[in-house]
Amino acid sequence: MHLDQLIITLKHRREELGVTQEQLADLSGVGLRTLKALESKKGNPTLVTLNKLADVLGMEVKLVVKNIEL
Amino acid sequence: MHLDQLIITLKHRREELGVTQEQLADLSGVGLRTLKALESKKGNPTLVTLNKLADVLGMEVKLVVKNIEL
DNA sequence: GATCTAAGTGCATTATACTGCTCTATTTTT
DNA sequence: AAAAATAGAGCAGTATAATGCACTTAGATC
Repeated sequence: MHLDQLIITLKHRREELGVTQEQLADLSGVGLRTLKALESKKGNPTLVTLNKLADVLGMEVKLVVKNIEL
Repeated sequence: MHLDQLIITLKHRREELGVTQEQLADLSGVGLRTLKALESKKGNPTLVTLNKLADVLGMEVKLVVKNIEL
């Protein structure tokens, strides 16, 4: 999963749930400014920040061995 | 996947492959000091840093919807 | 037990992620 | 098309991730 794609996935999930950036920011404890920048400028969040957002969206960050045969 | 566990997974994978911190640092382009701190003090890496390390170890960072029924 | 190798730590510097505030742009609703 | 809601951007300050260097610790090898 490419990093840009990962951020796009996060954004899509948020929209899917009908949650606004402001709501997600409030619920996750991540600054609204940070979230806005992340979703637009394709930022470089820390693991903690990403996890806070993922939590609220019912998602999780995983680190897995790549599977050659798909 | 809890964040601490994620870091532990990374470390185990490195050891599994018989790669030293120094080798991983060189191969990934991540500073040795950074890697050492990460593996010991349970740091908070950026997504880019984590991805660099994962790449070399044949792993990938994923963001997925949590599965209720396991 | 001395030597070598790999891992962990303290200190200082640099780069940048995080944040709020304000403003603009875009999208949606009425 | 005006109004309201949502998203994006500029600016500036704070916190901290990333880094190198030097030193210490732990384990293995001789």
